[in-house]
Amino acid sequence: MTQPVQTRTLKTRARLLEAAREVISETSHGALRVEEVVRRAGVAKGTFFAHFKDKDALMDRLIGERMDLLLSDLEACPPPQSTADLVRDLGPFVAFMRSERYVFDVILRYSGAAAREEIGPIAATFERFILLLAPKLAAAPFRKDADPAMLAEGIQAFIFNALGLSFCALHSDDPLDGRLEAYFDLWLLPPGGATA
Amino acid sequence: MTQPVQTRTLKTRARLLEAAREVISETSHGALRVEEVVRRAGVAKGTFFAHFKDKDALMDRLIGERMDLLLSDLEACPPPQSTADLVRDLGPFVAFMRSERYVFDVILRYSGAAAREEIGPIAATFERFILLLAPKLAAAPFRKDADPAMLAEGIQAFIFNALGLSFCALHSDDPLDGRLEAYFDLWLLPPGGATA
DNA sequence: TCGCAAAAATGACCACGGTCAATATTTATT
DNA sequence: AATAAATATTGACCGTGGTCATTTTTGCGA
Repeated sequence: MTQPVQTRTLKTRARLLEAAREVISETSHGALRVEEVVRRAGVAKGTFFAHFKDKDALMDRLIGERMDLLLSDLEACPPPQSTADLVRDLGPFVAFMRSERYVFDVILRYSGAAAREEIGPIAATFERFILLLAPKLAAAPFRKDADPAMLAEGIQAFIFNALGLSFCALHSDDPLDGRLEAYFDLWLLPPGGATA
Repeated sequence: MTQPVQTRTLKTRARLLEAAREVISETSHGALRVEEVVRRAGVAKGTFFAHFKDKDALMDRLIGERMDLLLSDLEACPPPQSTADLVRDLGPFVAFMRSERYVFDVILRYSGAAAREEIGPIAATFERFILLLAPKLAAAPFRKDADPAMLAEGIQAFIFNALGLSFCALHSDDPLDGRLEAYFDLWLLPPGGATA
């Protein structure tokens, strides 16, 4: 959990993470069982919990690292020229959050929304998301009367909302991207239609 | 779960619900244990699961009915004259969602965001929330260039976001109402400052 | 009122996340 | 090298949500 001093610690943790990634790649995040992870890693169950506070902490880390990679792709995109561009650029990031209901649940619990004493990987990723998106929004032809960071927070809120609705039986048939773009149009574009 | 035919069924279910309400009033939603509920209701554990798909389904119902009452209060409010009014009117509803982390988690999982096959009480409540809020927003001095239902969905999204942040260690000190009002100002008021 | 089929209730049992006192291993000290 | 202190590992055990074959109760037709 904290600063490991022994190399043995690093090795064990690496084995646990590797085993977990293996299980997930073969099944899914939601199907991961701690017992299966420790079995593959060749350690006792207690060892797992000496390395991770709980199962969620492992998920926080694994999901966080995946999102971080996707964020780097987003970072490499030039500022969007339209809300449709923004929806497209966010695509892979949103797709991963949508890949499994369980993944979305974990992200919700740990996101912005981190709800834990100490900030974890997912919460850190969302901090990065805001920091990274704000300047892009400022450089895009969107409204200029608002703090870019707040605009970015709104984007995040709308993504969660649209994802939530897409998992909901009541709205699961509506296209996610269309819904997102509609929100973004209202949130980011000045009513007059002017770009400044 | 479905149409009960025997009066015995109604009685048992009522006893389970009563026992659950009792436990919650004495402790909290998060502290509720199914075993304690069945003990107080004087039935076997299996009976509980014959009446509720799982523990979450019970919570969905109990939390949903609480939220529904609070929504009725909101319904009785006249249209807000400002975003500050809106924040005030939403107060009790938001306060309940914030009362326990566990409650917020359940609401997230089952809300708009319902994520289950069949629509449950919490999801229904959020449907009602949108339906009820939309005409109020339309009658308020807010932007008129957007579908009121979409504006209401945005309100919901911002409430979730602000609540999530308030549970997060990183932002738990910022005042919730201030944050909400800032979001609402940007979302509901025309940039020009005109009310129509 | 008897028998019988459908509905409801039962409780032993399981799955799985998480705990902790005991043990083993590593590192620091002399 | 011997010993002690710190750190890591172990696995039996527990709490709690959830299952299901079996038993009990109920409603109903003859």
